Amino acid sequence: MGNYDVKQEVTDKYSLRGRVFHKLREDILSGKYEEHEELKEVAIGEELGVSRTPVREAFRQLELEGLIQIIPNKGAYVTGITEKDVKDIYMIRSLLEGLCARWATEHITPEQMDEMEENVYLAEFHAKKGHLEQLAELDNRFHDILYEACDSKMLEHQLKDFHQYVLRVRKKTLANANRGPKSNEEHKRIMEAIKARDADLAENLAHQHMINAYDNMVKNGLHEAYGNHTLVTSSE
Amino acid sequence: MGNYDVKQEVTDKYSLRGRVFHKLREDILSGKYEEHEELKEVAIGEELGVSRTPVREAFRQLELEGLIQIIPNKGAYVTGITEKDVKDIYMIRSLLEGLCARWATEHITPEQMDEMEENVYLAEFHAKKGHLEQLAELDNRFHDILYEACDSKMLEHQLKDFHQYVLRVRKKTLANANRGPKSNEEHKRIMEAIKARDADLAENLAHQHMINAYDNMVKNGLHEAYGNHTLVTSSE
DNA sequence: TGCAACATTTCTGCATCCATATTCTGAAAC
DNA sequence: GTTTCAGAATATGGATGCAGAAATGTTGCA
Repeated sequence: MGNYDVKQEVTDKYSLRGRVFHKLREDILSGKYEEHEELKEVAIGEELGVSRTPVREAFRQLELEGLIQIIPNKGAYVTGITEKDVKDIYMIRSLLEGLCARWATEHITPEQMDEMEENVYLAEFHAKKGHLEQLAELDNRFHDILYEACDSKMLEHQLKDFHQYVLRVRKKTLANANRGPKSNEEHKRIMEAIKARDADLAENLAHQHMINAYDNMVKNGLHEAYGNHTLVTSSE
Repeated sequence: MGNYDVKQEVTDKYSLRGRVFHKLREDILSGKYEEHEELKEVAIGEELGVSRTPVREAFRQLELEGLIQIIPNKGAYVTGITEKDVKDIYMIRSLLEGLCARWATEHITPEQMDEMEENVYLAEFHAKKGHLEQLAELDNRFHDILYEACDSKMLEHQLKDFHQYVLRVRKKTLANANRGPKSNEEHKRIMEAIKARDADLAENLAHQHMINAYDNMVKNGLHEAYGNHTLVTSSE
């Protein structure tokens, strides 16, 4: 629950603290650090060529994001995410994505509608061609458009947070060649519902879309994907 | 999204940073600082008798909680919450409280069930006696029990975050003598649904409970409650 | 009088230093 | 051989110093 805006991104880019924060988040999400691994201020500082100060501040932020856990006078540890946590997050997200789709139906701008349509048709093209990389990228973008279209900075921020969070376990999901196209078909139906101004339908579809994404992830082996940190390709 | 646990509370209590963090949050939520007011590191530090370091770290955390906004090389400003933000939060919460009630129905322990029942009947007593203070306290506690009973640390943390957040605007809501008892009646029905293991009903009731709370708040004048910082008494 | 360039002040960002809590190590005692 | 306790090593928590960016104030010129 925080307010993102342009200024914030400027900070992140040009301040040491911001860079450290993003670097660490990226590393944790990508699996560079093992779960429960201890992060030491000096070590990280030296690695990034900065002093302890920005590292410490970044730690506080990462703690609040739930990515690390700080034990007083002891150290910072990468938090573990259990399979139940993942499931819970998806269930929560499914509700919020539904709400987001409803609000998007009510508030989407013509420009956003256009971009969403374009996204879906472009994805359809890449799906046929088997371009998984682009498909994953478009999938991410679809959801971002949806978040922006709901016209609620509170909900948008919540969903973006979750999106970030689950990246840790959402590995090789869309790499599965079946899910990508199927996911896009669902996007298409959501898009059409929004275009038809059918908020109830859009909500239901978006809701189900997340549940399907989760089910697919479980079927494809949450166990393997979770823990051993393979290459990330994807989204939803 | 962060992981709360016992250790964390220890930190907050005994470290300077934790104390500064909580003091500032309390002050912002209670309205000691105006919206968009600038918070200066040295001033706060001197006021609390600490150096800039813990203040700065507290700032970073407050920023992620969305309570302040930090502009690089400029300063920290108390963020404004619009009426739309409040409405959005309540809508989001209503969904999540519903989900929470559903999960609580499935996972509540006998001890938690007992405490919930006790809470409701005790509140009934205070409602008859017109003890608004205790009623508000019990109202808060009811929700905390529900959060704990859902047996999901992700959802529990989300809801506690929101709960904190809306404290800023949820002033004198339950001070309204009508809402307190009415709220408790709703709690009672939620409790009974959980006891009867009717998850669907519990979800619906909890969902509606939040919507009612919001409607009541709006009827009682969100406008006045919001912005001029009157005494806080209450909950939901 | 208005404006622009410059100087001053103020505050943040980061580095460094000191204090303290925890952990590790090793020697002595049983 | 095991346990225990003391001291060293190490890491974090907090304070302070310094450089630089932004805001403010001032002066000089049109």
